[in-house]
Amino acid sequence: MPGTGTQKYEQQRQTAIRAAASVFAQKGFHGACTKDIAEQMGIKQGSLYYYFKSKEEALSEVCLYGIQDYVEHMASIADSEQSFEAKLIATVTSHLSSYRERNEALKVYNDERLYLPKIRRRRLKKLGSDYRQRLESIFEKGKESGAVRQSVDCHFAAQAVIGMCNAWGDLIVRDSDLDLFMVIQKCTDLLINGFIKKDLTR
Amino acid sequence: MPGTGTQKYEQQRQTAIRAAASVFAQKGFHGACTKDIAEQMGIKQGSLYYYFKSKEEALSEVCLYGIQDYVEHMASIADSEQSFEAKLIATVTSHLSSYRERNEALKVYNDERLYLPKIRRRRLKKLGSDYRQRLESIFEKGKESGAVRQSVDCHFAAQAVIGMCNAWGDLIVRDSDLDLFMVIQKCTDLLINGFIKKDLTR
Amino acid sequence: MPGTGTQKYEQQRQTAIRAAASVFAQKGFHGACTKDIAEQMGIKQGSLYYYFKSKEEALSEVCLYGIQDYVEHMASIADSEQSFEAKLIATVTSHLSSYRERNEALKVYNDERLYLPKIRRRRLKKLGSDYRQRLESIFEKGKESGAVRQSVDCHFAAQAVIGMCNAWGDLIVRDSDLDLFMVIQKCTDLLINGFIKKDLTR
Amino acid sequence: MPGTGTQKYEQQRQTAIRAAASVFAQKGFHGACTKDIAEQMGIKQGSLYYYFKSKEEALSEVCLYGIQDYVEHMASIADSEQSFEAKLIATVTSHLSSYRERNEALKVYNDERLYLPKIRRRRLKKLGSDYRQRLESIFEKGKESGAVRQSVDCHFAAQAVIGMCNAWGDLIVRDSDLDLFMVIQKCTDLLINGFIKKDLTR
DNA sequence: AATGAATGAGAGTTCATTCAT
DNA sequence: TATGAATGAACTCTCATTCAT
Repeated sequence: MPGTGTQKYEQQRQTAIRAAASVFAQKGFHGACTKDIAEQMGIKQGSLYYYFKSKEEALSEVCLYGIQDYVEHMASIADSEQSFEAKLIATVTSHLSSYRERNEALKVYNDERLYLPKIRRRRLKKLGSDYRQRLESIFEKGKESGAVRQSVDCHFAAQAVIGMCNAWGDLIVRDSDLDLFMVIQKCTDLLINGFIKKDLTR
Repeated sequence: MPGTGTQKYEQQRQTAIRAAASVFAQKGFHGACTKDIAEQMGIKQGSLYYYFKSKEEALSEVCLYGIQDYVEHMASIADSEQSFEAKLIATVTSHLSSYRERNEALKVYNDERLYLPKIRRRRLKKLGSDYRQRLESIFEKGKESGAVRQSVDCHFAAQAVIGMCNAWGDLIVRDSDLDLFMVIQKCTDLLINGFIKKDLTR
Repeated sequence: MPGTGTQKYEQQRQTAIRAAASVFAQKGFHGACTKDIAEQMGIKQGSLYYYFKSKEEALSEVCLYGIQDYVEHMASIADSEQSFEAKLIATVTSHLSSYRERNEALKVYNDERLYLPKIRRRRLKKLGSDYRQRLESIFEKGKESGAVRQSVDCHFAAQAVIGMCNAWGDLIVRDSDLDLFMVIQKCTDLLINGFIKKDLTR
Repeated sequence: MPGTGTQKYEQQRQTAIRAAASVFAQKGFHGACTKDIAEQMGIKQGSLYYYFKSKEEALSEVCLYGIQDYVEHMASIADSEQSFEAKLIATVTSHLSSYRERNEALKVYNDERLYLPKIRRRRLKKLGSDYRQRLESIFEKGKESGAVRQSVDCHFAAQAVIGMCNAWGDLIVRDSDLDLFMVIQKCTDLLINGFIKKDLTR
């Protein structure tokens, strides 16, 4: 409400969001304090409230920032005309890459969003379930096209992909030496082939 | 200071650990307060310190309680003489069942253990990597026996199994209506077969 | 909620209410700080919250304490079988004496109660209008008995008595040297006779 | 610093004073914030300091504005050549009308002036006691002329008139539907005649 | 074995005020 | 004449922790 959308204001607000993301990711929402966030961006504690009405709003903004364009990305993947396998690879790539780029914000979305009051969570919830549904529909089309086994439960499958990506995302954020592309490749391999060798001679 | 090992004392301490687990799981370590824990077990805030020297110690105990015998369980699985598939199923079953039994404690271990100071985390870390190593060795033996594809990275595989189990564990704890056995079955199916239909005619 | 109604607890709570009354009376609700209140009763700031859930609750309690038994007193005056004049004197005496006894609490009720949120004000409002209505009924009976002039508007009269008593109450609280009985006597004289000399010879 | 007497400046300063009066009246000095005042006059918080050196100065100006010409008005009443009754009516009329016109400023003077430091209060105090003394002298002349009963204490009487007017003033400000002229008439009737019926036949 | 009472440190938040622009 | 941005002090409130009883 304060800055009339000045350039400087919006710019600083972005800085604030990223600073908050970083601090929340490291210490958790309740473990973090606004002073840390302020210091991270080089202003004093009180000044933070020029950009956020409350610590909670900060969390809310961070979460939104964390998933927003990765949800959008999913939309374009789901709508594209590729094979199931290509879409799955694209999804995993997009999901895990987000962890490297948006870095801490996505982690915060995963780990801390539940601390937001229901009202604040609504928009996030919508985005989250959009994402899952789009992923589900990819699996459904995969079954139709014969690429995916008929016994696969699409809802379960979507959840599983998301779950695994998030688990690896955590590791990626925590250990910046991890080779992102290797993780992507191995994850998709697992999802596509499983671990077991198929006996193709019989 | 404590009633050194009275039966009642040890009994109450267990209650305290479970109460702490429940509260930490719901509100996170920093979001929870000792009063909540005390109330959960029907005593007053101050009395809690008869069972824990500090809130931190409570977290430590909860984490330990959360993984302890699920790690032990893994040991017996790894040492057993079963096929790779059987071991994998046993692992997933054990891991996910733990979430139902020990319930919140395991979730707390996963989500909150990082808030412990390093010294307190040592024992936990050891247990955790024991677990992962045993799981890795299962995969290695699987490769030797020809059950697992040669291209599989055992370290990655173990991490992936753990990650997926934890992701589902979270959902299991949050939604007590989820059918545990269905989840177990679908997870193992995914891990074994992947999602893709193999063309066995060629 | 904390003390189970222990004697010590209730006693300290009374001390707290009186301390709050004193501080609010002097600095106003918003101008006062909880530290002042705590210091006044010889405890530390944080400890105050053992007795009040919030500063607002403190104000609420002070207001209640301020009028409670002066409203009750009014009930017994209104129900008594005295002449109008006697009742009026009793009312003024009770009202102004309250300022000396309950001292600051009544002043706080008058000056600060409007800062309470509506929900908290309900009970107070009820008590306040009970008081006014009882006073009105005294005037009505006075008119019936012929003691009070027919042209007097009872609602207005009650309001006026209350207003004047409060105005003097303020002065009484501020200046402890003021002779209470003189004020009472002069107020009732004014209310009964007005300032004008009646020409009784015509 | 100020635009020393530009027309626009003086005009805006008046607006500022009235805005401050309005906000202080509603929320009290300590409960109000400079942002509220600024918003009320359609400027931004920081800009307020172009018109006031401090919040305290704002209060000071509001108080002055609140009583200034109502005190002057009293001077002309006291000096006029009317009967006691006429002067009393004029006083009450002037006092209560001020509440309608200057509205919140007078209320602020009454309720908040004590929060000013002594130095700032000096001028106000002088004006206030001028007012009371003039009113006292009206009563004294009333006694000399035989209009007022000899038993009346002039100091007390002045205080009582002021107190009652302020009490009603509060109600007038709070409830804008109140009929001002009715209140004036009933107040003067009370002050002149009291509530009691005089038995003129004996 | 448990509690009531207190504490002190620290948190989030508000706000009067300043100042370059 | 007015604003955007920032500050720092103060304030309310929470909470882990202690200890006499």
